[in-house]
Amino acid sequence: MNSSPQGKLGAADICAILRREISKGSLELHDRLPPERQLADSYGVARGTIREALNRLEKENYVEIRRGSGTYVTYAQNTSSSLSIDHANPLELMDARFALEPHICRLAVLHGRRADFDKLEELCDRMERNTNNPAGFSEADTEFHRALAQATRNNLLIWMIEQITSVRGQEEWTRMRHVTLDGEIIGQYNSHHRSILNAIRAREPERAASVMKRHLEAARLTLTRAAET
Amino acid sequence: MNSSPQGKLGAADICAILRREISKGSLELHDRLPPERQLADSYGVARGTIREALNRLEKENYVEIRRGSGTYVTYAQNTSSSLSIDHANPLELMDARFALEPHICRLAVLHGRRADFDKLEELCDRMERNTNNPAGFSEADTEFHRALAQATRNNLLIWMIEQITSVRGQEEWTRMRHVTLDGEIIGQYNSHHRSILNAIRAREPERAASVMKRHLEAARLTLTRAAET
DNA sequence: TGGTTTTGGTATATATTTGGTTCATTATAA
DNA sequence: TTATAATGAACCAAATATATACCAAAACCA
Repeated sequence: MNSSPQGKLGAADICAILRREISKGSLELHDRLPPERQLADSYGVARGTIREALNRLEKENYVEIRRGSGTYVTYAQNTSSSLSIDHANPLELMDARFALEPHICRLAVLHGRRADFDKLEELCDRMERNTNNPAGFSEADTEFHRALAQATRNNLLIWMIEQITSVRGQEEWTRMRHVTLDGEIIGQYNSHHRSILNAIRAREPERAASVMKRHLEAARLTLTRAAET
Repeated sequence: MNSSPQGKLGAADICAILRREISKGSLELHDRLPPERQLADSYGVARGTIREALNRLEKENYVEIRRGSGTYVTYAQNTSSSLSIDHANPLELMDARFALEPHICRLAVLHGRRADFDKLEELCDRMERNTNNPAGFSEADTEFHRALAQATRNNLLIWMIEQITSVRGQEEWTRMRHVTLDGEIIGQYNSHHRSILNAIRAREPERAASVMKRHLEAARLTLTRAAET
């Protein structure tokens, strides 16, 4: 319907054609498109029209135009979650947690209810009982951070934390963790978790956030240490 | 063709037909509709009827009519993303941005490269040129925040911002925005964006983050004001 | 290395396309 | 009847398309 049967093609039509070629995969990432003059010829339009279309696609991040070289596909056909998220490395993951979790603490203070805090308390207990059992601790720890997100009552944030905890790289991460997770470090983490919970119960958002930051810094440290091994 | 032979079509019918074409996906985002005269011809109605229908669709944010150019689809049919993210309300969304974007500013300082900053600069220019054009500003604004995420070189964060903006792009959000986006507010936002970029260029992560916080506070204010209307 | 070719970038003048507007007329329903 | 909607035609203004020529960066090749 869109492409008029007899009508001439315009920049918008060229755009639509190429966009679909890329989305469908006939043009893959890093492929080079034919030269502008050749495209113009094969679609029966002026070169200016092609240029207009390519410039629009560049704005949409479908292609990258390189003077003297050519036009290249930059669009990762993906669009859906898995691709970019699964390849996240542990350090990227830590940065994302640095962004999310301190603020989650603040929001937990504002929106959390008794039941949420009780659940956090229960998880703290569980972690402390597992001071000498890295696997058990790790599981409870993950639950703790998830419960923290749930205390915000913000579905978007809950969902993001779930995504983070379900990343494949996380497996690698937890494995690394087990290498360094001895009783001392677990004890340290436990005290962090308690402090966070106390700050939240005391309705002190900034203190909760800053303890969380300290906690993440410690976690990052053990992570980089493990990576050096 | 697809109409009942006896009943004549009115503007409301044309409206419904096109709306369905867009929802169904045969007309995708950024596609250009056939010219009014051609639509009139193919549906067997007068051009005025088509114009009436298109104007209504524009009010519903399904299309954008550009004089001298054509009529373009602006409605993004939701492809993937899980359920919870689609039902996120604007305030949840703001909280998520409050968590992510200030820290993204910090990371942009640490990991961003010249090309990233130049792109941000270009987008600032574009926004300033659109001070009196809410639609144009809005588009550049979204691009700005996406480019900021890209400057972090953190795929996880980039992906999260994409998810957020894909929610933003839809439904009520943009409608609410257009209500409150006047020249004054756009001017204010532009100055925020400049400050953020300057702080990043000056390699001052904390200043960048705090300006971003102020920016988001301002944005939340206009949002709640719009909600009260 | 250095010259040649290819490729995108820019400029200009002209013609065409496209939405915006108006108005007199016709058709239909309340 | 009146009020509303659709029609069809003409004209306007903005944006786009065409055709051509030349420039500059990158790639290529002897």
